[in-house]
Amino acid sequence: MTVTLADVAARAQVSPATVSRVLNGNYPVAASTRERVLRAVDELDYVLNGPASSLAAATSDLIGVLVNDIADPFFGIMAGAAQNAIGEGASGRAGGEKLAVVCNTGGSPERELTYLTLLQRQRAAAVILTGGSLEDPEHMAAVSAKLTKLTDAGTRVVLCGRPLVEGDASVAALTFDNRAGARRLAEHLLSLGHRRIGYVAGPADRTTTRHRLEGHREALAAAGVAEGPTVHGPYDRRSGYDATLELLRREPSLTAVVAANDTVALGACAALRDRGLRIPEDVSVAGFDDLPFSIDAVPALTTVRLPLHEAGARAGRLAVGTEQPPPGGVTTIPAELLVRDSTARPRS
Amino acid sequence: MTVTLADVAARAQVSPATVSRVLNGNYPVAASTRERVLRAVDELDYVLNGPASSLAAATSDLIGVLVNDIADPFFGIMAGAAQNAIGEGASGRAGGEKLAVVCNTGGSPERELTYLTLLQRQRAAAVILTGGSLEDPEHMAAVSAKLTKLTDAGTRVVLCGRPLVEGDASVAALTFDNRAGARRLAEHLLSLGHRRIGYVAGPADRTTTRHRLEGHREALAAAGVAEGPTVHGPYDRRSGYDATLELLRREPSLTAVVAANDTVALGACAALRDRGLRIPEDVSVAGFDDLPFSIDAVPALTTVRLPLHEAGARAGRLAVGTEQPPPGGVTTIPAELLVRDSTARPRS
DNA sequence: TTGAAAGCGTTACCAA
DNA sequence: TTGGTAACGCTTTCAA
Repeated sequence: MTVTLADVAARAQVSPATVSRVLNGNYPVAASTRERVLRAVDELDYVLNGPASSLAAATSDLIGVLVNDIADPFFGIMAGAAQNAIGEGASGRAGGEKLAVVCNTGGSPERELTYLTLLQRQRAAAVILTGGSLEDPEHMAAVSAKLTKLTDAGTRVVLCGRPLVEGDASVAALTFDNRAGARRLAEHLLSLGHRRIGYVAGPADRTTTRHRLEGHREALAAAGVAEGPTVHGPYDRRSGYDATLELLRREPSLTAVVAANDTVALGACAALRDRGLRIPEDVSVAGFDDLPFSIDAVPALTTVRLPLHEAGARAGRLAVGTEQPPPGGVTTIPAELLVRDSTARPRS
Repeated sequence: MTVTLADVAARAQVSPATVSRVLNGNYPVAASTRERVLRAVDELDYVLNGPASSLAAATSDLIGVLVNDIADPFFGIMAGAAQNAIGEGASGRAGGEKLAVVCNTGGSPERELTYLTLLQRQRAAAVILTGGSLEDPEHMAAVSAKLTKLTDAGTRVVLCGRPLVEGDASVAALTFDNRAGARRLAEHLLSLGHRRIGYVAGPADRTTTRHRLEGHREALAAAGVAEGPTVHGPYDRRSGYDATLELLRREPSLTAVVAANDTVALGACAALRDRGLRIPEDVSVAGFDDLPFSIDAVPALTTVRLPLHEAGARAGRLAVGTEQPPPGGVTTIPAELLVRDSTARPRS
């Protein structure tokens, strides 16, 4: 029924071993032989059996990319960048393609672990975890244990935008300086004269939420400005909408709102519009992340631009490169402030 | 080094066959034995070897979801819905988890085929193709051939929002009525009094682009209204922005713009704002797809709401259900008009 | 209800 | 440079 490597070997009049070598291209094969094999492959329309190959080689060409929310363009950009990097890394000898797949955890710790197990089961070549993690000791320990097992089994692990787990020396990490980003964001608003700033934070138990909030408070404290109201919620649009209304209810005289990320910022803007407030004439809005579309969607948005494309690309490269082992160190990308709201100003 | 099924068997004092039966749960095993095995699995922290399992069983638990643009929330929603459906379908006996993975083709025909091959190589349990397809005969034939091979090999194939390929009876399809949706969209604008309507279309060679454009023209023709200017471009935000500026350049007196999808609509709105035009006071904007965020982002947006959540869910179910074979028929979901712009009106 | 053993399709080592 | 041939770890008849 299904064409196997042996069939190809028979047709090309060579041994299965030779066919394998041609297909993997990691072994010297005479040009004429290679051509004969390739022709047979083509004529028979042969497709390698992945599971068999993985079993024998004790590794697969699967690369898992875990994201918290696949409907959030933030993760879409990260995942896309990682896939591109992986794809270009593989371009070269045929058959060397990796299968970059994104797994949507939905922010659920259980699903995160489930996916990690599933990828472990598949003997994935690499796993890239993106986005902040739940700050629950138990869950972090569980994840850490899983990652250790993965690295022990030869799977490369890359943390992208998520803090390095203690004691995982064999894991490569790429982190964003959320604290500094938040600080500069607040400093920017302060320099514009804002004194009452509301803050729409992410979920209370996420690392990104805490770090950004800390940076925000540092800046306020340094300037001797009292902290404005803060509301927590999921990293989604609706949460931004609701939280902003709540902020305005608590303190109608706010002149600026900081959003936990751009998706949240979109919701915040919608809420302000629905309240009849103009941006940035009435209220300034500032958000994290580099979401191209939202910068345009809300022209006056102040955003801390994190070079995510590069981040994703590097994460992918770390994961794929088989020549070099993952550095096992932490690379921190400094947040870069992008000012788009020259007109933003506090209400006088 | 790594724990195998044999280790578990030894520890539980049973044969490997029994362990396998316990793990797969598809065979009668004495309660006491099962418990003993499960304990051994736990104590040894055993994780099934996916490739070995797939090789022996000639099938894997991988489900591929192909999307055109992972950074577009439209596909994020689809993929998420499919994953949810797959996840809930699997909940039950342990170990029965499917690995739902999304593959980003970036709209590239080559990458689409590459991913299809990669999934074929993995002996994927199912493949879900989402979004419109390239209308190139050669490419369609290639995809069709690949799909046939996949189904022959036992992989379930589901087309979601993409037209059924000729002669693929074993493929399940779920299509959106793009033509009717576009027609009703235009009818809606016409009923509001608009007579000069610009159209920002998708890429010229996509099925969705053509079908939507055809519906649009049908409505105009039926009403005896002359067609306005049309500009083609990719299904992204920037394209919507640029195309809208071009439309206005060609015909400054437009009173409404139809966008190929919501992402494009966001770009269109941005362009109108940058031109100093107000929505919908100066220009009405209408877009396809059901992107929750954009409905809020552009309060006056008229959108044809396609029940994608349900679509994705059903697609997932079709793909996973092992009890029932895929219907092999076409299910068309009627477009449902959602009017959100009671204030939209043509300039007088 | 359980065990024994024959594959499943590749890879990689050892010879030639 | 090529061939022969054990693994690789699991599933699945066939018997018991």
